[in-house]
Amino acid sequence: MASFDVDKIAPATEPARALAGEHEPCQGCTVRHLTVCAPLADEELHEISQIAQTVELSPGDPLFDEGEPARHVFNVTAGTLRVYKLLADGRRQVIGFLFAGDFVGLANNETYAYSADAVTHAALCRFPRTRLENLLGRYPKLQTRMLSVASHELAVAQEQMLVLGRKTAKEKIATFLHTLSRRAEARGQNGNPVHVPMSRTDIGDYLGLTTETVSRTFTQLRTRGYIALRSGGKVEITAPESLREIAEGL
Amino acid sequence: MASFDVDKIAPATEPARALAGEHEPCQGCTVRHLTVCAPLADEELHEISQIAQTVELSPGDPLFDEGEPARHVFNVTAGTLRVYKLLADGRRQVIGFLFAGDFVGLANNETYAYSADAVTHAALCRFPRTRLENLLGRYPKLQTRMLSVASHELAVAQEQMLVLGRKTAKEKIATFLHTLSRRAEARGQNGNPVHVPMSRTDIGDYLGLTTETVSRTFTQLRTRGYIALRSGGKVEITAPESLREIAEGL
DNA sequence: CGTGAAGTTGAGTATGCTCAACGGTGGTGG
DNA sequence: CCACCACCGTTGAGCATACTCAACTTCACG
Repeated sequence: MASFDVDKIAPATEPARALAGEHEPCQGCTVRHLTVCAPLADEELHEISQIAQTVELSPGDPLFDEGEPARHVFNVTAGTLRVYKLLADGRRQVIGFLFAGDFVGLANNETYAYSADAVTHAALCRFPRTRLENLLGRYPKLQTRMLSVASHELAVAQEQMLVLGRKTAKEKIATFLHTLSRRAEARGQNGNPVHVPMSRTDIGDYLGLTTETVSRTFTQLRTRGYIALRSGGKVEITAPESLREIAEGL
Repeated sequence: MASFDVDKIAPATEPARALAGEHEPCQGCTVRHLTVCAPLADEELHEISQIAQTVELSPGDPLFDEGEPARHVFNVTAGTLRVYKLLADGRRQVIGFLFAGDFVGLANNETYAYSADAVTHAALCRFPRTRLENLLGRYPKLQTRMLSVASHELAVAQEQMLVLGRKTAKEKIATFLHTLSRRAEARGQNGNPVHVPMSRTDIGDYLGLTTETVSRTFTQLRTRGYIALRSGGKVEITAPESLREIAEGL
């Protein structure tokens, strides 16, 4: 994971600070194989480099807010983001967490349908939407990849509906930890112990639970020997197979 | 709404019966403007006609099951379908309901990630996946449309996460009726009274509630004057603005 | 009409929420 | 350097929303 220079953190009035593009930022991109950019050839990568800018965020910094004109799309290159929707009275539903390689900002309207902000220090690669759409027209491989990313996200969202609508608190937390572990492995990180950078409140708002219930359920899973809480927000899954069975409702 | 000849209903062993393609079935398609086929020119429509087949389903007939090889994609031309996922012990989460114009079967794996079956008599237009993907490569407009459909579905799924995770039973039912009404209008049907063809159990499995709670909540909305239950599964929304406010959590 | 499925209503309960207190921890400033 | 403070996490007690189990009604279809 990259480290961040705190001096570069943007003030509140300009939360998503775009750094000047390097000469060929995309050529050296360490997470390219995970992103929508994966299928691009050198020539095409050069072109996409021209329209890419880097954005860095501090914990809590907004990337964009629901309802805002959707001018950019992003690739996460480091850190953790949270994507969420709000009700008028402040109830929050976290739609998902984003890690290195994840794509964000796909909107079918002219405005974002959700808000996104930083959980940890994070870095993203930013593309103006209109210019990327122009590239999509010329690079069918990129469009195919976008469709693939969108259908994958759709499948993930549908799986989460099953979690939210039909699983118990215990099953929800077990599913969450299992999925987080699998995603860490998919991007080449350690899946066990798994890094859990978000707060109990974030997890609750993701799973349709309160912080108290999340905390109690962690405790329950811990005292029953399925997991162990390590320092630095790490969770060791001590009985992976049993945890998976709980997650599946068995 | 089209009526269906019960004699054409497929037996249990061949639930999704494909009828012989007509000469130019797509030319006369009454819901084309709603579907992924909307942007196609006559020439292209002719070509997609060649690979299209018609499927008719009786209430309860499966279209496909989760885990089955994803050989086809479909456009709904008439009737109502339900799409759902199951847990091992039988708990069911309905992912969505499909009406005329809706697209179904997008899969990023080789298998379907959910099951789909008929709520009412229904008709669909079926395309072999590999042959449609071939067309996608040659008709960028079609691919763009597919991406647009996928991002729209993603936005709908994310909205449903908010419903499942953070709304009360009353808000869920109000949201459900409001959305159903809007969708009916979007395909040129009457949004009020709105046709509600699915059972209380289906609605419960869609909203993360039991049938009893769905029934009680309908009664509550009825006695308080927000809705009236009409014959033939129609619901009249007697106080649309108030219902919308309940749906928004106000 | 008879029958079975779907819907409604009631009574009691449990899962997860609310309100509250307390402990740990990391950041900040005296 | 350490004391303070705010935030996060944990735990407890009581409660409410929605669930379970059950009976009864309505409706569609023979």
